Amino acid sequence: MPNLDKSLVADLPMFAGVEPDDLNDILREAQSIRYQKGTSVFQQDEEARSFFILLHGHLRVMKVTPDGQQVVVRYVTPGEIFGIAMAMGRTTYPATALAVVDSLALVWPSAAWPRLVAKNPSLAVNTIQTVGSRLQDAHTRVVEMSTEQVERRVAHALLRLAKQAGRKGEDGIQIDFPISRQDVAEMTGTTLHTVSRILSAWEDQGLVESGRQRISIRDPHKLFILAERPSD
Amino acid sequence: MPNLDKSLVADLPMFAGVEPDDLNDILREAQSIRYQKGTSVFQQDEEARSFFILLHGHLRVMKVTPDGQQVVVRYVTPGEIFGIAMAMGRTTYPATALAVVDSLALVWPSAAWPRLVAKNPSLAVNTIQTVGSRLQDAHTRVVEMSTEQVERRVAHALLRLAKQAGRKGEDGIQIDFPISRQDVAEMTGTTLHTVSRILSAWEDQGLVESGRQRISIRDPHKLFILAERPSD
DNA sequence: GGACCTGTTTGATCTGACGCAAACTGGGAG
DNA sequence: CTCCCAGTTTGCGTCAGATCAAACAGGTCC
Repeated sequence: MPNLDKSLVADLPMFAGVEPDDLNDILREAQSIRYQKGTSVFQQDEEARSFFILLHGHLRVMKVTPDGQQVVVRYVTPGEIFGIAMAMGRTTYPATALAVVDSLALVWPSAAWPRLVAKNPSLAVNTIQTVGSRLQDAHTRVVEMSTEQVERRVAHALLRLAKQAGRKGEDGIQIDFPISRQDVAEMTGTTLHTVSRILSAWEDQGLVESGRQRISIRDPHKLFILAERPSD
Repeated sequence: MPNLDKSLVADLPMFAGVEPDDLNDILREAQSIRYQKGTSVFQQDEEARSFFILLHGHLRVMKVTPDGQQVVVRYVTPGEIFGIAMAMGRTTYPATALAVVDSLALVWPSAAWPRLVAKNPSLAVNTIQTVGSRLQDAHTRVVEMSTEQVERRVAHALLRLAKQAGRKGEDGIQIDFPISRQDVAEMTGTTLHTVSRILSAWEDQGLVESGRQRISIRDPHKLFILAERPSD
């Protein structure tokens, strides 16, 4: 991998506590691969041959039900490790990862994982924290789905997207990858129709400004109130 | 801790790959504590002073929303590690754990965790797998909540309960701790009224047999069909 | 054995969100 | 410049499931 990446990678939480020399050894084993917009990094149920760190771009991770419905599990942001099915004791990927913009990732063979961890226990500790915080997120989402109604869930989803992938423009925070109504629906367990209606209403109130595969939040504070306030 | 527990504990997945001598050291640091039915092991947002392995009994882990609604995150079954907030990089527990029957757990101070893991890297590896499989479960639940309707979700919940805590009787599989309609509702994101109606209907069809805080599944196969079949 | 409490059942009504259908539009391809 | 298509908007009927309300029953305590 090119040298300029190393300085970026060295500061990632995943490599906290890893000695620079060891980090070099680890990085030497990786190759960097580009994924064009719309191509998949891996597919659900496919054998988990590799694990990854995203360097640049954005991925949508999604699960498909037996009857073909899709659910967006999360979006991967640069710096995150993903596809660590093998570390979790699986032999196949539990979901599909799709590049929503041109993306670049470091790729290791899954088989290297046990050796890297044995040599570098910090990796295991950091991985527990990563997986742990994803578990928290998932539980938060379960609670949301159980207790909140659709408008509130969409508000939360947008705020989360803004936090992870928000690009500040003059007129609010823009989500800096293409995202459709359908995508938001699949994040919140509703339909694109309902999302469209909600966004239209918010647009009228000056809360958001959106169009084709594009959403920007004009008034994050008001949206936050809407997301948190017990309905009144 | 009493000797008789050691043989049981040695076979737990959490201690796979740990040398017997090291395991003894680990267990020496634990105390075993009993929790009476109805008492809490720890509370949401409380400082995470300890982590645990359940030896006997059943715990309900739940989250409470700001406006007081409860959601059951999972039930803890003997052999499971729980309350490992600290390993996941948190300082407080993200949920409340309540003994639903008289229970017994091994308890370590959270502060011991880093040392135990440093001495015993297998612990970290096993923890990743444990947390990883909980993450899978949580995602499965998100997908369920997003795509399936209530009856199906309740069916899945019951089958999961039967698997984890089913006691085979002559007339089917009985869930071997007290569980109310309200509890099932909080597991599936619905109301106790709806759960009651569904169970009544199933009772008429001879699928289940239930009463006050008690559910047994008479025909697991039919229930499974109901849970999996695309509605028809 | 009766009172009482907690959990359960069942009915009636209401509504948020879905499903269907159709029209609309921005932006890329040729 | 125009065509075309994927993504979006909007109206309308419907229904699963929530909410409101009330009666009911199994256990436990005295």
